Amino acid sequence: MARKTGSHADTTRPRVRAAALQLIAQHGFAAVSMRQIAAKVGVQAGALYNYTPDKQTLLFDLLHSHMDELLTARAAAVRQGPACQQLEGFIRFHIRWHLPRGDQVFVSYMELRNLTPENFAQIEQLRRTYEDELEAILRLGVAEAVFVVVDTKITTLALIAMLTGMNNWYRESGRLPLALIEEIYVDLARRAVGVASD
Amino acid sequence: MARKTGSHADTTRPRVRAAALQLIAQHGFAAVSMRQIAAKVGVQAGALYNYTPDKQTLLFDLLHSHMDELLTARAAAVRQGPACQQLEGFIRFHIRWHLPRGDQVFVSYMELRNLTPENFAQIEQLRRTYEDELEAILRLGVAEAVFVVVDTKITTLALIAMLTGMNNWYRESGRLPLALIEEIYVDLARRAVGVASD
DNA sequence: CATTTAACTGAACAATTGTTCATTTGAAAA
DNA sequence: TTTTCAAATGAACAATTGTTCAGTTAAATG
Repeated sequence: MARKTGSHADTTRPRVRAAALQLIAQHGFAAVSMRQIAAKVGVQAGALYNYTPDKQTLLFDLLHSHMDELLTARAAAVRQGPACQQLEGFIRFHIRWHLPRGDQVFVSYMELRNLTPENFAQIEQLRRTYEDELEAILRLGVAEAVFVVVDTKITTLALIAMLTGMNNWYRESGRLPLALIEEIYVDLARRAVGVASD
Repeated sequence: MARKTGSHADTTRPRVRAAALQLIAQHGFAAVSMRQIAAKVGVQAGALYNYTPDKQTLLFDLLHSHMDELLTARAAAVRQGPACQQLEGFIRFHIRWHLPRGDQVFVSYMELRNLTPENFAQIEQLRRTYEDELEAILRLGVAEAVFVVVDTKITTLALIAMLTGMNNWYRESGRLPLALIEEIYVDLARRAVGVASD
C-alpha cells in the first residue's frame, strides 16, 4: 500500500494538527510520539513529515495559529465605548472564545517550555499583545476615573489568570449554565477594578 | 567504584527529590530521564532506585508532599475572626507560601496529567481540601452579610486561579516590591467579593 | 487512454528510554 | 581490627524515539 484512497494534503494536514493537539493536551508534548499521532490520523509516521519538518515545528505551528486566531478574533470584536462597557466586552469575548477551545488553550499554556527560545519569544510576544488589549481598557478606565486600580499591569495579569483558569474546571455538563458563569465573572472583574455593581 | 565517600541515604534522598523537581519544572516530567536526574545528583541511574520504586512514584511523591506541606502550613495559620479578616489572611498566606516555591507549584499544576488515575485522585482530593478553606471563608462572609457572592464555588476557583497565576510572572527582581503586590491582591480579592475598599 | 506527481508505505538508523541486578565499595558496629 | 551491610556502580535488556528515504500507489493532468 501507499497512497490511500481519497487522500489529500488538504484533508490530511488538518487531521494531523487535530490529532497532535488532542494527544498533546492529554499526555503532554514530550510524552506523545510521532507514531501515536500518525496512528490517530491513520497513517504511518513517515507521512507526517509531508506536513511538518519536525516535531518541534508541529508544536510551534499549533501554538502560533492559536494565538493568531485569538488576535484575529479579538481584532474583529467591538472595541469602543466607555471603559466599563469595554471591560465587560473583553470578559465576554475571552470566555466565549476560550471555553470552547479546551485543548488549544491547555496546550498553549502547558507547552511553552517545550518551544525553542526563538519560538518561545514569538509566542510570548503575541500573548503580550493580547494582554495589552485588556491593559489598555484598564488605563482608559483609570483615565475616565471610573476604575480604581493601583497598577494596571498587575491587575491585567490577575484578571487574565482568573479568566484562563476557567478552562481548568469548566465542563459543559457542569452545575451552572454558561450564561450565569459569564455574569459572575463580569461581576467579579467589574468589582475588582472598583466599579460599583448594579 | 561503588559507594561514594560520605554517601548517605539521608543525604542523597533529598538531593534526588530536589534534582527531579528542578528538572521536571524546566523540561516536563516526560522529557526528563532518570539518567538526567541521576547526573544532577552525581550518581548513576541505577542508584535512584534505592529511593523510588519507579519514575511515576517519584513524581507522585513530589506532588503529594507539596500538598501535604501546604495543608500543614495552612492548618498552622490563624483562621479565626470575621470573614473579611480571614479572607485577607488567606490571600497573604497563599502568596507567601506559594511564591517562594516556584518549581514545586509549577510542577504540581503541570504534571497532574502524568499521574496514574489513582495517584491523581489522591492529589485532587488534597487540592480540594485547600480550596474548601477559601470557600468556607466566602460562605462565612455571605452569612455575615458582608460579602456579595453569587456562587461561592465559582468565586473560590476564580480567586485561586488569580492567586496561583502570580507564579507565572512574579520575579523577585521585578518592578514592584512583594509587599505592594500583596496589597494589590488583597484589594482585588476584597473588592471582588463585594467588600468596599478602605 | 497514458503520464505525471503528490501522498503515503515500510524498513532502517542510531540514540535513548526505564528498569534490573550481580558486583563492589566504604562507613559503621563489633 | 574484622565483620557487616547500606549505598553505590556499570553493564545489560528490550522497547521506543525522531527522522530519513527508496519505493509504491492512486489521483490529477493531458
